[in-house]
Amino acid sequence: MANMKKIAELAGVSLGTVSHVLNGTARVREPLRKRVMDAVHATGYQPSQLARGLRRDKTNLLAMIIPDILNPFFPGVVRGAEDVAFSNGYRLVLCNTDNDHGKEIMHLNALRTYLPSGLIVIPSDFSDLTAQTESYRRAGAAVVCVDRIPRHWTGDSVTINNAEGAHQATHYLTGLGHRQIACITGPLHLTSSQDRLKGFRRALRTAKIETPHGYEQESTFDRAGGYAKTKVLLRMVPRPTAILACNDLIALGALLAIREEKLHCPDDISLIGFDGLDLTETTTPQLSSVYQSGYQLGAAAAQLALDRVADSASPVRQLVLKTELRIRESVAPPKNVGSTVPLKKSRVAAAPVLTAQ
Amino acid sequence: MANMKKIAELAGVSLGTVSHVLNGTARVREPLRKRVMDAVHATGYQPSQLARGLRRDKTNLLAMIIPDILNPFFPGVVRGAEDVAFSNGYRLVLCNTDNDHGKEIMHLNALRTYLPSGLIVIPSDFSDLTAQTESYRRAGAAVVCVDRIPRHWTGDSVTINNAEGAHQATHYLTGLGHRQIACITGPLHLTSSQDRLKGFRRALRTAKIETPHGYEQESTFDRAGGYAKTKVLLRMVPRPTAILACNDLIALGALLAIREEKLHCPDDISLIGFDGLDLTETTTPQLSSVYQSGYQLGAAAAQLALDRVADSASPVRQLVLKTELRIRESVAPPKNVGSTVPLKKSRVAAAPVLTAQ
DNA sequence: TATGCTGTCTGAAACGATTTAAAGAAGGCG
DNA sequence: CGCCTTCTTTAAATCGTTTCAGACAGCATA
Repeated sequence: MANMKKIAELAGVSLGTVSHVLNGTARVREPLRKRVMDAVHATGYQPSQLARGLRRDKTNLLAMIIPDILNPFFPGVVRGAEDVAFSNGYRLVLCNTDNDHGKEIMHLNALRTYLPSGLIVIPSDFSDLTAQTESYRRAGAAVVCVDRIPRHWTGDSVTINNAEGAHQATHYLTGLGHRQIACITGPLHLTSSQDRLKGFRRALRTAKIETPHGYEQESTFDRAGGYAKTKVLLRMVPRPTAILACNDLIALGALLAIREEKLHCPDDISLIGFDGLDLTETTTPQLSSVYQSGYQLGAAAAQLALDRVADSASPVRQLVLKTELRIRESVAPPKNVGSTVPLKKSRVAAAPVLTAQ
Repeated sequence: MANMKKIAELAGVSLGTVSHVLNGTARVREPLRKRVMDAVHATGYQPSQLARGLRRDKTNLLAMIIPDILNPFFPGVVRGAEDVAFSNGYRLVLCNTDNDHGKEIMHLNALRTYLPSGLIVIPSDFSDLTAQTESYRRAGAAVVCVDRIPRHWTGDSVTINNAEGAHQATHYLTGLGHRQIACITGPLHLTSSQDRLKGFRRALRTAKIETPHGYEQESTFDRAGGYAKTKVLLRMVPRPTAILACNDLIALGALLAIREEKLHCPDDISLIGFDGLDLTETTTPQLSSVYQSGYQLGAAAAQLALDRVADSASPVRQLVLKTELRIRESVAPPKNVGSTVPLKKSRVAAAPVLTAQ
C-alpha cells in the first residue's frame, strides 16, 4: 500500500505537509494542498490506522463487550452502537463474555492494547467495572456502561427505566382486576432485575395487594428458567391469574409451561413479558410486553462514548430511556371475579399502547 | 502503561531481549528470561497491539462483514466466528452492510488500514468480492467468503448445501403426497437462493411434477416478502397444498398470510422454512425447517481464516456444511388425495430428523 | 596462543504516521 | 534596502514494537 512518504514524494512536499493537509492541522497554500490531494486520489492512499493510533495514543475503534450476541435482545444494541460508530468513522470490536466475569476481564485487558477511543460495556454478572476499567480512563478512553449498572458505577451510562416499565405492566394487570399476580424475575444480582421487581412491588402496594409467599420467583433470563419457574407457579394455591415475566425469553418459557399444563393464555392466565422482542409478535397468543429499544440503548451508548472522547471534562451523563407497554393477545381480565372487574369493552378502551412518561 | 523499554530497564536487558523472551524468537538463558518475566508480571505489562501490528504488518484482528446483525440468522454466525477468534487470541471487528454494496466497499477500505489478519465476509448483493478484496490478499490477509458465494470467487469459503437442503424438504413433501408445491425463493441474484430453487426443482422433476406457472415466487428474505408472496400464492388456482419458504422469516410471513386467509396450517397447507431459527419452535404451529448451523458456518470460517494466516500456500478450501430437515407441526399430507397418500402413521415413521448425506 | 565456532545478547533501523520547533518565504513598513 | 512580522513548510523526534546484523563470551581445536 501507498504510504505517506510516497504521497509526499509524488506531491513534491514533505511528510509533515501531507499530514497537515490530511488532518487540517495547519494552513497549507492551495497549490500544495491540491498536489497532495491529487496524489492521494491517484494512489488511493489511506492512512494506516495503526501508525496513526500509535502516535495519537488512540484509534478509531470502539470496543464493545456484551454478554452474548445469541441472546435476541443484544443484536439491537450492537446494531445501534455500530450505526453511530460507523457514521462517525469508528468501527466496533465486538466481544462476548457469556456473563463470565473472568472472560470479561480477559477482553478488557486485551482490548486496551488496541487503544480504542471508547469502551461500551454491558457488564457481566458480578462485574466490578469501576476497578476493571480504571486503566481505560487513565488512558483517556471513554467508558460507557449499558443496560445494567454495577454497584458504585459513577461514569456515563445508558439504561432503561426498568422500575417504571414493570410498574406499568403490573398496574395494567391490576387495572384489569387481577389480584393474584406473580412475577418471574431475572437474576437478582442485576440492577435491572432488581428494579423491575421494585416496580412490580410498588404497583401491588398501590393496589393494596398482598403477594402470597412464592409469587416472586427468581429465574435466569432464558426460556428454560421461565418454563421451570412457571411450572412452580402453576402448582401454587391459589394459582396466579397473571404473570409478569421479566423478559421475553422467560415469558416464552412461561407460555410453553402454561400450554403444557393444559391451561390457556390469556383465558386462564395473563402473561406480560419484558423487552418487546420481535418474537413476541409471532407466538400464539401474541405476547404482551414492556418494550424497550435495544437499538436506542446501543446508539445512545455509542454517542455518549463519542461525546466523551470529544470532551472528557463534560459532566457525567446517566441516560434513562423510556419503556412502552405493548398490549397484545396474552392478557385478559381474570375469570370469576366480582363486579369490580372491567368489562371486556372497557379493557379494550384501556388497551392502547402506553408510554412511560 | 508500561512499555517494553521499562521492562528492559527493570530486567536490566536490552529491548531485543525482552522481545525475544516474549515471542520465543531466540534462545535466552534462563536467568535473563526469568528477570524479564518477573518484570512483566510485576508491571502487568502487555505489548501494544498497535506497535506490534505496525511492525509485523498484521494485527490479531479479524474483520467480519455481514449484512445485518438484526437478521436473526447472523448472530449465530458472528458468535461462531468470535469464539474461534477469541480462543486463538484474535478479536472481531464487526461491520454491517445492510446488503448495500457501497457500504461494503467503505468497510472494506477502512478495515484494511487496521491490518487485520483475516477478513470474513458474507457478501452483499452484487458484490464483486474478488476484485474488492484484492488488496487484502496482496497485503497477506486471509479472506474467507461465507454463506453466499459471488460469481467467480475462487478463494476459501464456507457455505451450506443449499440445493440439497431444499431438495430434502421438497422430497419430503412429495413423499407425503403433495403435488401442488410452491416455492418462495430469496432474491435470485444470490447463489444461495438459486441453489435452493435448483434443489426444489430437482425434487419436483424426480417426482414427475409439473409446476404451474407462478408457483415459484421470488421474494426478499424477510417476513413482509413472505407475507406478500403467500397472499399471491393463496389466490392461485389450483391453490398449492404446500409451500417451501426459502428462509424462516419468509415462512413466518407465510404463516401470517395463511392465518389471515382463514386457512389452517398444516391441514389446508403445509409449510417448510429454511434456516431452523429458534423462532420456528415458538410459532403455532411449530415451523418445520431445513436447519443449518449459523454457528458452525461462522466458526468454520474463522478457522479457515486462521489456517490461511498460518499457511498462505495451502490449497483453497471450499467447505460445504450439511443441512438437516427438521419436521415439526407445520406439515401434513394433503387433504383429498387418492390412495397413494402415505398414512399419518407412515408419515410419522418417515418423520425423524433427516441429515443430508 | 591464535583461530574458529556456538550460542547469547545488544543496538539500531525499521514500520507509518503526528507533532513541534525551527527554517524559510512573503509581505509591510520605515 | 533592511528589518520585522506573519504565514507556510520542513526536518526531526516520537509512539512501542520487531528483527537483523553484529558484538561478545566461552569453549574446543590446532
